[in-house]
Amino acid sequence: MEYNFKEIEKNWQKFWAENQTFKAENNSDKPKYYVLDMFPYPSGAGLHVGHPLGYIASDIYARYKRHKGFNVLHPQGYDSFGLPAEQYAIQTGQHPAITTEANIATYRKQLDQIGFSFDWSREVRTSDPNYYKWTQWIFIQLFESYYCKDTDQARSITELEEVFSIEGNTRINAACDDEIKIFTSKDWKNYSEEEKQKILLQYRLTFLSETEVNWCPALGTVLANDEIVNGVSERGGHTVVRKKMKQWSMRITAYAQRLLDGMAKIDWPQPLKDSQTNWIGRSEGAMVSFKVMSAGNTDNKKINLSFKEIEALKVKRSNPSKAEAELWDVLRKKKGASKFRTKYTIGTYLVDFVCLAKNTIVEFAGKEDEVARTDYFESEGFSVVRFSADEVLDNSVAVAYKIDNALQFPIKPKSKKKTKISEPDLELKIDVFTTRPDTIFGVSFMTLAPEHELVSEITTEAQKAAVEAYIKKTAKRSELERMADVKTISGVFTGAYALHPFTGKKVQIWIGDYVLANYGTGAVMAVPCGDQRDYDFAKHFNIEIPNIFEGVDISEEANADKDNSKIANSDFLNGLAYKKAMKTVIFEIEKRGFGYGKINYRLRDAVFSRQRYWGEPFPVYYKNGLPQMIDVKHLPIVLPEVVKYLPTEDGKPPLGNATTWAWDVEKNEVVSNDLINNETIFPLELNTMPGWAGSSSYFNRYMDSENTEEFVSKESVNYWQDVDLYIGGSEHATGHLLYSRFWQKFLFDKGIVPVDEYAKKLINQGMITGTSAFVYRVFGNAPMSGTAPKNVKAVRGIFTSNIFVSKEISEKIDKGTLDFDLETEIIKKVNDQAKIANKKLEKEETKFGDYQKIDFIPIHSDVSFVNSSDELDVEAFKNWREEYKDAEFVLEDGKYIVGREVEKMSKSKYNVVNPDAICEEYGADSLRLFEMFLGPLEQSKPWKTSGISGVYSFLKKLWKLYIVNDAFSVSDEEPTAEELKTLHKTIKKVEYDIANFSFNTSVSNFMIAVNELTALKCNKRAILEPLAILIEPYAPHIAEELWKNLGHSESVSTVDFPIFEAKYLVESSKEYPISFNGKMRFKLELPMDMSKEEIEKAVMAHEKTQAQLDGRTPKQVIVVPGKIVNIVG
RNA sequence: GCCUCGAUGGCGGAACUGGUAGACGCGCUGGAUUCAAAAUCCAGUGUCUUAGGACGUGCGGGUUCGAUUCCCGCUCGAGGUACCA
Repeated sequence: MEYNFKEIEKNWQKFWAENQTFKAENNSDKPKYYVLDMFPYPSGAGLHVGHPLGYIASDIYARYKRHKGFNVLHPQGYDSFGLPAEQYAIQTGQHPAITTEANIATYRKQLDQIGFSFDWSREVRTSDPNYYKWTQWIFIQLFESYYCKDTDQARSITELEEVFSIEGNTRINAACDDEIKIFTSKDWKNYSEEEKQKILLQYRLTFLSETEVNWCPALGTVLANDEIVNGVSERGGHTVVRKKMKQWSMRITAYAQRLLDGMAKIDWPQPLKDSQTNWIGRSEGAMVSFKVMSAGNTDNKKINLSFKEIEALKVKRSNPSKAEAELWDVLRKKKGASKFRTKYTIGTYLVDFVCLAKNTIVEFAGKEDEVARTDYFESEGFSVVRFSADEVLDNSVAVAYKIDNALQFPIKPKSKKKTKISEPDLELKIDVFTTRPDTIFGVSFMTLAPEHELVSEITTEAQKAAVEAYIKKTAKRSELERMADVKTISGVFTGAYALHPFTGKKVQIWIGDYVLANYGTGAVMAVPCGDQRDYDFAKHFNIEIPNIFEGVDISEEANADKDNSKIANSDFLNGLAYKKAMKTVIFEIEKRGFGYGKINYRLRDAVFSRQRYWGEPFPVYYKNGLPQMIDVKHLPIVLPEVVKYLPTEDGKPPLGNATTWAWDVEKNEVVSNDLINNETIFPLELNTMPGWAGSSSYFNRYMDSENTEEFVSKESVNYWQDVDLYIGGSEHATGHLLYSRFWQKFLFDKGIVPVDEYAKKLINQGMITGTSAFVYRVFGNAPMSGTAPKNVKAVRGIFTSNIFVSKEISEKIDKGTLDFDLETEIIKKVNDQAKIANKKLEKEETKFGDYQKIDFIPIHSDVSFVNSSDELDVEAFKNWREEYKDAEFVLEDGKYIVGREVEKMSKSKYNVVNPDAICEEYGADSLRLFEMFLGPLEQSKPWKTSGISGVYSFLKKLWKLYIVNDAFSVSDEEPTAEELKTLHKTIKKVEYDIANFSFNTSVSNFMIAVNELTALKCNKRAILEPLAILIEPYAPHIAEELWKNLGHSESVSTVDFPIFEAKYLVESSKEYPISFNGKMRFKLELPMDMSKEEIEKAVMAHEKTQAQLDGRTPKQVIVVPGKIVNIVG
């Protein structure tokens, strides 16, 4: 009775499908466990061996958890919107839905034949209207929300409207656009509906904004950064320009801090967390204003406290009185716009506490100059609340209440703008954000982006020409070029000076294109001694480089080590280390009022519009150019049919080709564009959503995927909660995995999901690399001079021949060690081909010459033409493509040997191996075991099928254990101690390995177990029955078949996992390694219950010990009972 | 540049918490079976060697009775990221 995997696997796959063996219930007494794979994009190429790697791992885990009594949710689906199908549609006219459907069918077939325990009843496809209905629904939820920074959560936009109608937006602390107009409740009430909508749009979590994009006119589309190589499009090499476009954005920046904080509670790989942290890019620093020196005006009005006063302040701040401490306790907890600062200067007065955003001062009563203070504060628009020390100490609750009241209803501040405008000096200011305010005394110049708005205002007459020329030059360079060019140092002095806010020194203002207008404030304070880029700039233009580091030599380069250097030449910062200096200087900056400490995030709001066809349509129509949401009860808004999938001729997205794409607000349906009247029928949005839209919350939808009434029901989501184990590639680190965390937090805020992190544990499976094959194509190089045929003006320098040389020959050409005769022969062939090629050329075309040198270029060959000895099937290669039909091969020893290199497995490298052939030849169980056996799950590893025979013969050996005389048979005899030991050793190891995702070692251990049981000739049910269960997660088909043959009628998949019993592993003796100075020299078997002393005695008495010692007396003998003996001396 | 991960036989890899380096598999060598092959089974397989041993986990140090494992300093490779001020 042979192990017939074909029949076994086919039968069980059918059984599982028919019996819905792996369907998960949404309510169960069992504890839940949710195992998820990152769902695949169904490409036309089908699955390759890299895909199943993660799926097999998660399947093993899911199956193991079923044996451990869990109700396991293990779903699968397709991320089926995407570019390749659209590209294919553009080329062939085939509707992407049709190609996608066909690709999914292939994927499904391939997945099924590997025997995964997916619950297919929950399958989702992001391109299915029944699914994207919910993607549209979430979009609407985002639109209907704003982010409240005071409560740190998303809230309904209607709440915001209420606030606006009560008090305007002066005090609202919400995430919003940068440029917000301040208005009062009265203003709000007077605004038209349209104006109100425009304002609300600036607060919504998804909003329209002008975004700069990489526009490729030739392709009529926007490109991602990585689609651009060297300033041109990767596909086609077309020019790319920066273009402003009105697009949907998602206010992910509102969640920056929570996305950072959330990482503490999830068990995700550190490198992945690091790249998210990096992406969010939190930096602490300060915003500092530098006043621009107007001609002839050097007097800067800053408040100068004496050094003594400052010191006194610091002391006071660190030793507050009891009442002060109490009050500060009340105030310090206030966050966001209600944040209070202590010991702050307003004008020339030092106040106890101030909330700057709400213009409220809290002070202790009884100060000498109270009246004057109040006058001044109120004139500056502050309201003042005073308490006596007793009041605070007696009843801090009442005090807190009073303060809250004051914050809520401040006296109407005199418009700040007014005061500013009335100020006599219309001084210009340059704001910079710096992460190193501690080095501010090292500032010797400033650099503005050439586009900076102040450049034209501050440039002096003398410098005007130079500056204008430079701006013109810069305008020609794309931002990408500017970023890529690190070496060129360029810039121009504007002739203007800023005033150093601390020292009052004149600081030159330059412009330079290394400063980008879009980053930060578009200006930097340059500290050449502490920043290499500034250093190079200063050196290049001969600008002073003051040193503000204690004992650091900066004659050659800037000081890069911030942690180990102390500040010098910096007034009150002298002698301080980095962290202390940071705190001190921010305190000073705030106190003196020319800046404030600020936390900056690199994270930008996520652009959510794509000018594509094959994506989710927005549930949005436009009324007077303003976006309107379609009521959720009319969802889904289904993707319209179009005649072609390209952008329209006037540059609109592909949906602009749709003729039935207008919204009728009366009938509530999509109608013909001809009917648009902008009264009841309006145009619909033409963009579609990006790839990450459909994948940002699919894990929640799996919990209740058949629900047509809700995104996910409360019962389901409360039962399943979150993903317990999520497996997928690390390439999604900052795309899918960051955006989906953002959506989850949003859904959590809205009470739709119960947890704000959706995956407790995440594992990145490593990439499977392919082994590419290279052939070496010869080209003729450097034609002989003077050989141009008559009447030919010029000769082409290079001729690409159709001659391919074997690997070794290519190496010899490279080294110049090629045999002279062979070289002459190849050169002759090349020239013969060149002559033939010349005949085909038009007369006036440049001709190929007579070449005297040859060189080669490696070209990828399809790996399927190459056998295991790297020998190329030349006929197959010739038939591969038309251009190789007449290829000639120069062989070595009668063979054409290809070069091999390990690279990422990719269709374009022709090194893709798909799992079908392996399933065919060895079966799914072999494939599953083999992929796990390759090595640790997380590591990337090359795909080589050479080891597959090992796991295949293992399965055959396993099968044989259950066979006696060519028939299935097991004995009911009692197992021996040795057999039980093998079994329990294996149970222990396998459980340990699964817990640690170390699947490669469990496969090894199965092999060891089977080898041992074979040696013991074990055929006992008591051993073989548990063994079948143990192996089921890894090789489910054979396990089911064995289980059935053992006499069971039910599937093995939910049978209890065998229980490990330590008693079978207890040993009575131990083979001690006896080492001398840490090196093992021989082994000695001794009873386990021997004491330390007895062991030492026995070892010392041994003849080999004496031989090793050779008469010496050991200095020390280390005995670790049960482990080792080490003799030193 | 910065961040992260890694480096062990011919190859993939193993080694619990510092305790026998190279498990398991591939490949290779020899043998059995066979007319032969496939399949299967048995034995061997880190390097050097004077056959007793000696040396060996990228390199150089350190801690320790003992280091692939811990610490310090490098080298090389992979992935991510970037004039982010």
